[in-house]
Amino acid sequence: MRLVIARCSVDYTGRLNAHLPEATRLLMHKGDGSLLVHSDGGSYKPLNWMSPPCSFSVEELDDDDTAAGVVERWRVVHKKSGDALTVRIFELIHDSAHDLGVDPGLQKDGVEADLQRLLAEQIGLVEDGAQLVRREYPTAIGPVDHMVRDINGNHIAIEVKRKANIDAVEQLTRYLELLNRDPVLAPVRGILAAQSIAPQARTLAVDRGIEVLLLDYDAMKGVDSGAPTLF
Amino acid sequence: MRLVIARCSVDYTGRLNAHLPEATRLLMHKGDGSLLVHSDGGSYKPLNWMSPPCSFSVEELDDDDTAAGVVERWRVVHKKSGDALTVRIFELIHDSAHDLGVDPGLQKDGVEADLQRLLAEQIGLVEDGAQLVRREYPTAIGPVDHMVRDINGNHIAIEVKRKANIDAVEQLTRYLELLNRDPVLAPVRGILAAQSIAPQARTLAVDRGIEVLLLDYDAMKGVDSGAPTLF
DNA sequence: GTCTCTATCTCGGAC
DNA sequence: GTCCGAGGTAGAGAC
Repeated sequence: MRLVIARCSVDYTGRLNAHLPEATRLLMHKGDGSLLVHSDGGSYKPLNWMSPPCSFSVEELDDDDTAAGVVERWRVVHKKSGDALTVRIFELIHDSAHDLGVDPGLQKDGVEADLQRLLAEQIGLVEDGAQLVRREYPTAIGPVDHMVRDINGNHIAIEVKRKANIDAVEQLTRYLELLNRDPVLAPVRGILAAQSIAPQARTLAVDRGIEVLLLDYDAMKGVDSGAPTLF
Repeated sequence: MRLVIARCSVDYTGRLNAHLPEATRLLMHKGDGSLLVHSDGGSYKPLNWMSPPCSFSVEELDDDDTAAGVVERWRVVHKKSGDALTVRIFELIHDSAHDLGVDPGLQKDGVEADLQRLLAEQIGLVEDGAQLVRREYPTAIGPVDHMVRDINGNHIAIEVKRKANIDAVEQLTRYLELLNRDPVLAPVRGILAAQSIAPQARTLAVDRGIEVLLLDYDAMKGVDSGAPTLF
């Protein structure tokens, strides 16, 4: 990995055109050829970048660049899309290279998958007598998170989200439309189960006859850990 | 911005839990306290990170860490969510700090950059006798889009926007305040050049003695293409 | 390869 | 502030 601190301007042309005026920034040039341009603030997203696979080259300076005070010009071109990043360096402040080796990678645990698993284990939270048919119930347009039968034997399709928004309602609507065409399954009710739901999403859901179930993650996790049953 | 190359392990607890086993990585510690952990590959997304606003501290080592060979332990805690990142450093390979200043930010969408270039080429649109001193005229708080001299030799600072709003007026005001402190430049007039300007921005600009220039992008582009000069 | 969905999404704009 | 929609979305998983 090569780290360069430089006063530079950057131009991107691809899906859109974008320009970074002259300023001092970090240029992170990774081993796979990719380039990240970071300022001293903002979030983890670089100001500009080029993703691998891409080719990196140092170009000849033309008269305009020389006149403008450019001391080096980089060009990074994406190998598939042709998107290009041009970096004009006016002053090189720091330049170092480091051998980092291959990273073992991030070990994650616990997100939406957790919520899904917990609800499957505590399917009674949906309503009395609810029974899980299967998780990730397959349909032609993708799997429904949970397929459940209520106490009367009628089907319920459940979509689990951490935060439910309009998209979640639309997604569940599509599933329900498809599932209700199957005479073996119909009628299928829909339940949107989430830790939180956006007001407009709730309105839309209610309007479409989709029920909303708020999930208390911590409580569900407590049940899972067995803690509440200690006494 | 502080750049550290170190053999380290990283733990995140927050929305989820995540762990990075010991390996050599780049730790980018930004001026706003945020921390990015990058490997020498992958995309622009760090392996792990903490977004601002957050607090950074170096912690006392406990016996376990010392026994494991930890030489330094960092803790970065998000000020609102409480999400926390713990970095255990086993070996410090590189450590450097750099003053980058405030970044002028990305100009997306190409149109604004286009406008800037076109106005530089057709600087006479500003007023009769106007002459371009330079584009991206540098100041301590970032570059002014265009520095121009009027027919009497007085300076004009021009800020170019696609849509000018209050922020644009504030930005130009800051530049003018700074530039007018320089006896070599003063007095510096200010012109806000835009395709459109919000009513409140226009009012504020006029109130501050900043002139407003409406730009006709299509007309300027037409001149640029050379079409009108063919006959 | 394709499609589909998630994300510690990030980021901007509108209200 | 909150909510909503777009992103050069990226990345993972299923098929």
